Amino acid sequence: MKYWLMKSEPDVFSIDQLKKDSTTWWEGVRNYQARNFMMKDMEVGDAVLFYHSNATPPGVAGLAVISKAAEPDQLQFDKKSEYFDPKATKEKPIWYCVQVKYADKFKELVSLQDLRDNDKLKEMLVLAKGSRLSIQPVDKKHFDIVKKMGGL
DNA sequence: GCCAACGTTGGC
DNA sequence: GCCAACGTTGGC
Repeated sequence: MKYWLMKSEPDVFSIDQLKKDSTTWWEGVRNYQARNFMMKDMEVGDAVLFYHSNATPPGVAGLAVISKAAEPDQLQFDKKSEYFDPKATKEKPIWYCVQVKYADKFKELVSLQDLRDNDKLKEMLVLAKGSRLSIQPVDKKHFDIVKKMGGL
């Protein structure tokens, strides 16, 4: 079992929305590195830190679980979607997404600053300068610390 | 295959 | 709204 951090803008899709919906397909990822993590490395049951980006403040809002393995992202075929990709076909899809299931909401957001302030988390990718990858692997030891910081 | 120009992400 | 860092595109 592996551990991940997945970024979402709460204005677009928040942890509260995930709690309400229970599950969601992680559509709209248009970055190859992030896609490859979903296609090749994620497995059902993997644990996810649900991160609110472009938020005030940004930070980890709760936990989720990978509930279904990667399937073609339907939005790449939808001409009306901002995620439409003219190069993709049903026979040869380009973009894939996994299904994510709600697990827990932190009592309090663990802010980006909180993560920075913790010496033990120094090596987390999300803290690296210029890190904008929206899906990142996380070490178990880091995952456990953040979970504890979130009161779970 | 190089690399300049452009677009996007995301913290501040 | 700004802008640094990064990814992608396209001309050559």
